[in-house]
Amino acid sequence: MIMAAAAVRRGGSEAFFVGSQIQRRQMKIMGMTLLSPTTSSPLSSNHSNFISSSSSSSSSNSNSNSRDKHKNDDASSSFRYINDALAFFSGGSSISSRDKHKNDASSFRNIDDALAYFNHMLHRKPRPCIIQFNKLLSTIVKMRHYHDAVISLSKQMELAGLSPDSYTLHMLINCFFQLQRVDLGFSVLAKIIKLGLQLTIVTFNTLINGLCKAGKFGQAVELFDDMVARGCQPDVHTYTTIINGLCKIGETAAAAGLFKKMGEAGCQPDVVTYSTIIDSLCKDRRVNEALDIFSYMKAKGISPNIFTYNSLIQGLCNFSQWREASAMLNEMMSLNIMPNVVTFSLLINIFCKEGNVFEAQGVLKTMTEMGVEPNVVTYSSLMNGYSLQVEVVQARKLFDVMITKGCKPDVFSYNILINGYCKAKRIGEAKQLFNEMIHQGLTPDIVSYNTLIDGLCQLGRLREAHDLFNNMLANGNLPDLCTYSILLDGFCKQGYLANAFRLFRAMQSTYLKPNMVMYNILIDATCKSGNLKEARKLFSELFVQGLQPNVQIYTTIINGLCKEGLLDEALEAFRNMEEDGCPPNEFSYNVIIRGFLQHKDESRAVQLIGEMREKGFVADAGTTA
DNA sequence: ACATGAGTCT
Repeated sequence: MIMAAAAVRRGGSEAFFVGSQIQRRQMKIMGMTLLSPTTSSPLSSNHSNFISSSSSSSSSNSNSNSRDKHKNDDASSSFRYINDALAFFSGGSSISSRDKHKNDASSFRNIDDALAYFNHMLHRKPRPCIIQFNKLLSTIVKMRHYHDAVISLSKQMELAGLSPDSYTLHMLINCFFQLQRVDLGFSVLAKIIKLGLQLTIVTFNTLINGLCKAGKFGQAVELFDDMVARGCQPDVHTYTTIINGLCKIGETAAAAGLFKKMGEAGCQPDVVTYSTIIDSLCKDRRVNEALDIFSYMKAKGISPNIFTYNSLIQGLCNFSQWREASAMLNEMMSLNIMPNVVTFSLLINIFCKEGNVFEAQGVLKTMTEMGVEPNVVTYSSLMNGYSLQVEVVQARKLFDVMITKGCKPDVFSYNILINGYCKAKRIGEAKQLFNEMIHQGLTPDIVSYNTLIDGLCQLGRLREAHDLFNNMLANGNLPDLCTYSILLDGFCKQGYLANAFRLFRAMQSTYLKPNMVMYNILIDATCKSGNLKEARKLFSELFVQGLQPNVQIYTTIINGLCKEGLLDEALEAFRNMEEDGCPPNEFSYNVIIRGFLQHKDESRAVQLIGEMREKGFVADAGTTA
């Protein structure tokens, strides 16, 4: 009965290219050509429908995506495929040695070397031309984190009587936008005009990109329309930049629309456009559609690059499709595109999230052998792996190794380590790191606060958690949904349900809308307090808020029903999960089986255990015991 | 113009 409301179905998610009949027919033809042995990857079959406009096929597509999330490989061999793929190549020569030191401007080991070289150039007689300076500045821009340095260098250049050209000024616009100084970015535009330099498509593209990066997407679109109105034709960069912006704010349908439009305007999408869309689809959990676009672009004669492959490898890994991910890796390497630091880092991250730090260490070793230098992301990912395993000592060791290797920890690295100490219940050291990071000139962000607040809540130190919450507000950080969830859970776990509900209602009067995690916390708490009536009320409230129950919510409710001995209703809810688009996971099975066992209904428990094994799920200790 | 890492719930 409680599930009646759940019959409200999620509308089928829109296929990427809505209403594009012509493209659909093309795709079918391409699909067949791609099956030829030379061009086919093991991945190119069975991913139809991405360009379909029919709602039935698109909704079945999105469902099949979520079904695919089931582990399709034996857990222990999950990572073997990928490591095998890497091992095949790691025996050979190292990747980067031959590409290093291509030209002297890009061979600086760090910012200090670059700055020293700048001074050398500035005082050399005769002075090198602006192009030489531009080269150096663009190298510094690529180092990231030094945009302010570029700005100050350009000032020095001007003071020394060296006039900037368009390239210099575009770079400056970039730097200002990176520093979120939109106003100063536009002041450079004024300067371009004052100097009488041409406003080119590059100028517009630079500004549009900068606005997107600074989160001013509305203004970016305005400028886009403005340049069209001025008779300046957008090029593939312009379109791709806007498409990327749309993807990043979750407007995938609009991105698809623009993609179609650019084709109609005679501007052909290139590898960057396709990679942008593929990445967005992967992040949207629409991997099958991403694979379709991947086939489609290849059929169009556009060669995927390292970005394309990295996005797809990550997308496939997130669906536990290890075999397919390693096939992708192999395909990439067979095209002589070698994995880079991003590829390795994402693999390490995925392995760590799966709880397999050992394999992740292996990847670090492999990449080092292949001559790819780990970066702060690589180290942080592995640190996170240790943290999640409550091996904070190992995480700390790696943190120190990273520093020794000249790799500066950033806010992410600190947050990860703080979380490691919190999970290990070593809150003192966590606080210490929090202070250390400030001392290092880094600013704690909302995640830093949330992590520490959660650490305190987990220890039942709600008073201190609340103090930190206030501290956070005082430092100008607005609480987000996560903050509230953490506090909500803290209250609930300590039995302060009334406080939890008060906080929940208070939050609803802010700009924040409650999400599934919060309902899950509250439903769980009310069930555990024996108030099933209130839990049902919350469950129906969820729909009013426009939310769709997910696996966790179902599992929580099933758990609650089992606790009350309402086994038939629990099973009914369990059976409804599949058709409601969130098939039960390992956790759900364990919960319901435990319920049946606790109420001595062994025959139904045994049946479910069989079913669970069939799906490749593992019964946990509490279930089998 | 495109790709990697952190925090909440069963």
